[in-house]
Amino acid sequence: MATRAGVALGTVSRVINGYPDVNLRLRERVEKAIRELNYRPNARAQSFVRDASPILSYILSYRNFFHPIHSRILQGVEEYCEEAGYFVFYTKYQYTPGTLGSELRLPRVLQSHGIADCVILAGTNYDNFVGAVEELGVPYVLLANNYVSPGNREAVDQVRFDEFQGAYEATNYLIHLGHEHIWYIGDVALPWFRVRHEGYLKAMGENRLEPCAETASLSDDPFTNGHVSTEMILEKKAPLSAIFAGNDEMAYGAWETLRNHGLDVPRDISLVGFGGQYGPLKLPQLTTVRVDSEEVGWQLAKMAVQKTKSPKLRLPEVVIPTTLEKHGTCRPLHLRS
Amino acid sequence: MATRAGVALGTVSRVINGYPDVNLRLRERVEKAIRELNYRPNARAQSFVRDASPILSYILSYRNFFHPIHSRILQGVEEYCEEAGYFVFYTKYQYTPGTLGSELRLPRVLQSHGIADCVILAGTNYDNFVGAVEELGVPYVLLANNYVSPGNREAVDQVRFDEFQGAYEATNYLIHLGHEHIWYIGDVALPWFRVRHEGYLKAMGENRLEPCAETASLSDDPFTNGHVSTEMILEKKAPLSAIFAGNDEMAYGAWETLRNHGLDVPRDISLVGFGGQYGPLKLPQLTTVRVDSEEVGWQLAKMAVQKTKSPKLRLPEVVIPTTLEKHGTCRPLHLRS
DNA sequence: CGTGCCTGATGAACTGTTTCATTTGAGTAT
DNA sequence: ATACTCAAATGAAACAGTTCATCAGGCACG
Repeated sequence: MATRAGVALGTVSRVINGYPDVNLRLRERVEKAIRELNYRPNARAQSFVRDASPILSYILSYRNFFHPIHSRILQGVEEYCEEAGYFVFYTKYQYTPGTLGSELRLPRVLQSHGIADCVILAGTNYDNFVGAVEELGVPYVLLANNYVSPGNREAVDQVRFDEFQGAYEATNYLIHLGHEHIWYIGDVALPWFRVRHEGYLKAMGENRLEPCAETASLSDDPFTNGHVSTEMILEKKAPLSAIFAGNDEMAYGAWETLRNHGLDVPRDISLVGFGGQYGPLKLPQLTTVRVDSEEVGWQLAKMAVQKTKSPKLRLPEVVIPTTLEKHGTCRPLHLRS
Repeated sequence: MATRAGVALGTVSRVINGYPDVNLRLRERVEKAIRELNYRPNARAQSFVRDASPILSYILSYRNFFHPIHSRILQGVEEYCEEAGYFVFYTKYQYTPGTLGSELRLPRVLQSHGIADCVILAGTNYDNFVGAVEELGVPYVLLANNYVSPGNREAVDQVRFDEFQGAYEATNYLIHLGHEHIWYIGDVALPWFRVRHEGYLKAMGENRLEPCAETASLSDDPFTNGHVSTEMILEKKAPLSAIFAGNDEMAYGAWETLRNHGLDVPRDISLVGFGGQYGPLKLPQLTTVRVDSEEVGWQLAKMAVQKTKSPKLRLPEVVIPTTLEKHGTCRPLHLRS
């Protein structure tokens, strides 16, 4: 209790929380006492009595934090929270998509009530888990890109970056450079690769070019997958002048394979990736579709904070555009204006 | 209050917390009621009345989360916490080393009492901040590598990875390959580069080789610094057969510069980095001193949890060894057994 | 049958803050 | 002088658990 020095009591609360109707003299007296005793309010008692705590939880399913996109999203979340006076927990979470929602062993943040006021579901998520969270009544927002939905959930309370548009633009860019034999690589069994593939297909179709894709399901290591997919393309001896890879890691894998076969990028083959998180660190910079992951995180956090304040509100989906970053791994095949 | 269904009361508490001395019949009755009402304990009330919450806070000073080492450390912290039933907040923090400890605007987690039970101070830290935390009486543990200490603090409650040993081994490796003109690059005004430089100096000294280092203070971008430092070395036209870079980013920068000058790695110049966080993603793999960052995080979290339980305890420093990973960017100059 | 002991259950007290109905006191109008 | 109004301050209640001293009841033993 802070009924010290000054002869006040619950008035201290009003001073701390900056309520009006406090006489200036009293306010000063209380503030002086706070300084002198260097009093820090007990956050536990506050959140208990308020039945609220300024805490979000970032739940990352099936991904690691050192995944370049996810560490940056997390960074964006942190930045918004810092501004808004919120805190953020992060947890990894792993579950089997097949389990019934009610049977899931939920992440610990959800096992008690009142640990976090809103959760951000990121990484790859399935309907059983999202449904279970809904069931619990905990406010949540969703990173929609890797959400493998059966399609019956409304597009609200979620943030998404525009993979389709990014892939479409990247493919169009190659087409405008004069490329016709553009191969897409990426396992379309995975929804994010499928969406990128669809953007690619649209651009190819609109230009009456024949799409050719190496979309086999391979290992978990994207670098190796880029490797192997490219080997498979080369073995086919089909015409090839450009590769659009489903992500940067695959693109780097492809690059290595091309080099091993004596093919130069961009002289012989043009190459485009997807992600753009490596910044200047990757030795050879890649032309790529850049995702502004910090912005994604920032918007997720913003939406989550809104939800803590009015949990019933259904917020419209936020779509973050992607941008094509040109870094010299593509070569024009002929002059076109 | 959970005085529902069953006719119990505070006994519910004993059931939930798994105390002994509860009659089996009663216990079952309570558990049934818990399931039926799907009751989740109120974490806020619990932590309030216990005056403790299983929460650590990871405070990252002067660094970003997408920094490859730090996102992995965070990952290790999360892994330990998951096992131990703790939660972890992460916050970035920025301050000026010159400010008096008592004048610092502390990170928000420290502004109230009881938000986190122990804090992990990571990133680059100075004595004013560490002192201020000490002053507050909040238990803390320190990532010691980037701690710029005036030297008067005891080496307790901290974790460190062995930069000196790593640099020493890397340099020795080059020496054993027959290299004599080994240049170190890295701004020794920064303590971590200085320690690595000292490891380098020791190895050179023990082998009666003349150390030659390009240790200028340059920009904030390590890739560019590797670039520029290497340019400076080449301009000198001094003998050069190997470069040991203070970190991987600089090594990649150096590599690019060498390539621009028509020098091949490892044919003409051998190259070693420090960090080893890029794994298989970096196109050309680098021989480097690998830091097991997850282990660092894991140990930090473990120590932090111990401190929450007995804050007075002074735990001895934990040193994580580094390992030299050989990936073909070094060439033997002559045969030595 | 009385006493002591032990297990298991009880319910009151306590935690630090917010909230809100109530009180105080000064000022103003009658 | 009295009544009324309003701003400012007060203090009690409430929050949902944990803890602990106490109590009830059963059992063994003398």
